[in-house]
Amino acid sequence: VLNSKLNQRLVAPAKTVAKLDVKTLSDIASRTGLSKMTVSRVMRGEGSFSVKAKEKVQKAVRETGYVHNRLAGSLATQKSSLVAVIVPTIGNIVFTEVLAGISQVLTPAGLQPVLAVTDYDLEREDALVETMLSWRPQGVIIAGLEHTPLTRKRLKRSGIAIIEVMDIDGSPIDCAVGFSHSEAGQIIARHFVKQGYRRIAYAGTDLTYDVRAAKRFKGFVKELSVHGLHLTADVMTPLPTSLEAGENALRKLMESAADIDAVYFSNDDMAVGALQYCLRNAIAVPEAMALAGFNGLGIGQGMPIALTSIRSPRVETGIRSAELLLDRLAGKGVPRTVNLGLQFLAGQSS
Amino acid sequence: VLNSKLNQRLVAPAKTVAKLDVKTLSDIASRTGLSKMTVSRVMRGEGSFSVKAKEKVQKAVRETGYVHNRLAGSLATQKSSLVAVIVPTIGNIVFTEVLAGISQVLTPAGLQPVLAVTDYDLEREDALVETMLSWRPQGVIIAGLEHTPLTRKRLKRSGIAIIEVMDIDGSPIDCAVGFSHSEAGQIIARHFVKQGYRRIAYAGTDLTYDVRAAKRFKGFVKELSVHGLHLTADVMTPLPTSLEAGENALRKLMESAADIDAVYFSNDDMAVGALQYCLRNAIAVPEAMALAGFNGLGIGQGMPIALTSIRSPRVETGIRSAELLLDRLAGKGVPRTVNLGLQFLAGQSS
DNA sequence: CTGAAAGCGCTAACAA
DNA sequence: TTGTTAGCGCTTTCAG
Repeated sequence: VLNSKLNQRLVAPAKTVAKLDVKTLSDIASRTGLSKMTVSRVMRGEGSFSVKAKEKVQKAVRETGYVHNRLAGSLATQKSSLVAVIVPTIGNIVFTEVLAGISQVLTPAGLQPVLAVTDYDLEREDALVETMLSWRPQGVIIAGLEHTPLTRKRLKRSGIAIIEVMDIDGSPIDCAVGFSHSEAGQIIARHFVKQGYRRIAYAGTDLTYDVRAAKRFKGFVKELSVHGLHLTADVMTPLPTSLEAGENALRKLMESAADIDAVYFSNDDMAVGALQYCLRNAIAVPEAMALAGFNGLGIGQGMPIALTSIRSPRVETGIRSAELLLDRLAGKGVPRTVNLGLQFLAGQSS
Repeated sequence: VLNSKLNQRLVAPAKTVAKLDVKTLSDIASRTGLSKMTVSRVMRGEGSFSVKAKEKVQKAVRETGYVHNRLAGSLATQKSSLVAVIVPTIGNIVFTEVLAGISQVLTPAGLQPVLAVTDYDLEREDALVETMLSWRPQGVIIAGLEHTPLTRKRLKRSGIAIIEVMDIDGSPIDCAVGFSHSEAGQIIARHFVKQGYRRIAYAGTDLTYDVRAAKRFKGFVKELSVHGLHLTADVMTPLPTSLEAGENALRKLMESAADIDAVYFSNDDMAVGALQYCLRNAIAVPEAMALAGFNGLGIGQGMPIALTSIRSPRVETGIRSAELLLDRLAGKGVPRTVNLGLQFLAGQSS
């Protein structure tokens, strides 16, 4: 019924009539009596041309609605003003903030970021890298240091600027900007130990996919062992992380007989979900259950019981990576690794 | 000091050596002894070619790392597999969810979404539309129905598929997919009235920028007036919305002598910030202060006192808009307006 | 199944 | 200041 209703007012595709079919520089050229080259110069504001020529062209463009064809332009000049940005997800504020930082620097420089999302799938990442490279971008900003050998080869071979972001624990193809996830895990472990927790659990998503979460996990476990402790329990849920995933993970841990007193979550999303669950069900945090996350999101800090977390420099990572990309394009040398550091947020949840 | 430390290990730009300089189809052609055309056919898997030719080409591609040049390909075929997606912000989960829905449909169809962010600036939107059109995309998915006359003209004139999303209160260029913001405002007003609130306030960001928030506001105020009520107070903060903006707005309202009993916020971000503030400061919600937002985000629903809100179909909007785009590309007719509806979430905060 | 020729719309380089 | 020529790397078309 709904369908038939909709069908009644279907609108046909736009007729190819009406719009003056002016599609190329040549059209503007013949319309103004100038040559293609002069029109091209005016369009780009490069080279020299008379005021008269400029006005003629502008008028013609206004009248016809001519839009420059960058496909052809980029092909002719052999460069494309594009910068590929490849991230695992945008379902998480973390990467959108990085992207915001990147745009903030790239756009004023006349470059256009083009986003691709891998969904934490390295095969997909490889395919996306190839697609992106086929647009002949000026550079690539890509999340993480772990890629398939083929992807690394592709990126290296491209000869363009490659900036890896959000992780510095490993060896970059060219240049890495971010922070140490391993260190983040260690900091929370040390904090838990100092606060006297002994029956400690971890809750996160499948570690084979989110490599950076895995690095935090390893740093966490390693630091526990330094203090003679080990993980009492862990829960791994499928991607993506979410408030619900955090809540479910905590419930699972509490239902088990493990008698946990503190949980380290993969990130703030999950930790906040767990914290909300505790608040709703009058589970005393941190007395009955201590919680900690990662990223230092506002939502965790604003909770009645502020979440123990670690602030990651996300926008800064975006900005810095874009700046380094510009340095590279200017032919400058860049550091192999830029550590933007982390900030521990004690909170009250542990 | 830090700087000098970094400078010590600056890495020079990659030498243009090493990589076999194989950049074009012709290179593969001469390497395999085949013609450009045969190589092209194999690369695209189109037309016919022998198994032998295929194997030769694949081997050469593997060895040389040749990457297809879409700039040239798109220019030759006069079509580009690109779809422009233009949104006001990505600092808000709302639009990233729409984008996720779009990618989910477009990617399997062999199309590539290209994102551009306007920051709620119509002049910037116009510039971005022109830039996007210059890449000759197959279509444009753009948030909202309000654009500058020039932008509308550009889009119309482009002759490609144009889908406007996230709003249906107005007349689309071609086809609009989303929901009614005006209706969302009305629903909350009706709810507030029914619950017995009489000293009602609104808190949001500058309405001249976020047109959709303005529509919710108008729907809200209009419905209040139907019930003989008017807004007791309002606070407008600068963009972007955030938890802090919500908290600050609420505090401002409480400090004034207006004696407010309920506040309608521009969106869940702000409302959750305000709710968190109340929880931290033992302000009884909804007894001392009732709160409502918009979007129905998980974070609001998970609060110890669930936020009154309205769930907007964000992923669905993305999916549906992309589907309609595909319909258009297939030459099919499409409805002028698709209303995906809203879902009221009563919560406990009002 | 394969190849040669022509051209997509633009710009670099040179000439006038 | 303006115009001409020769491509950029690919695909379409048509012939073999």
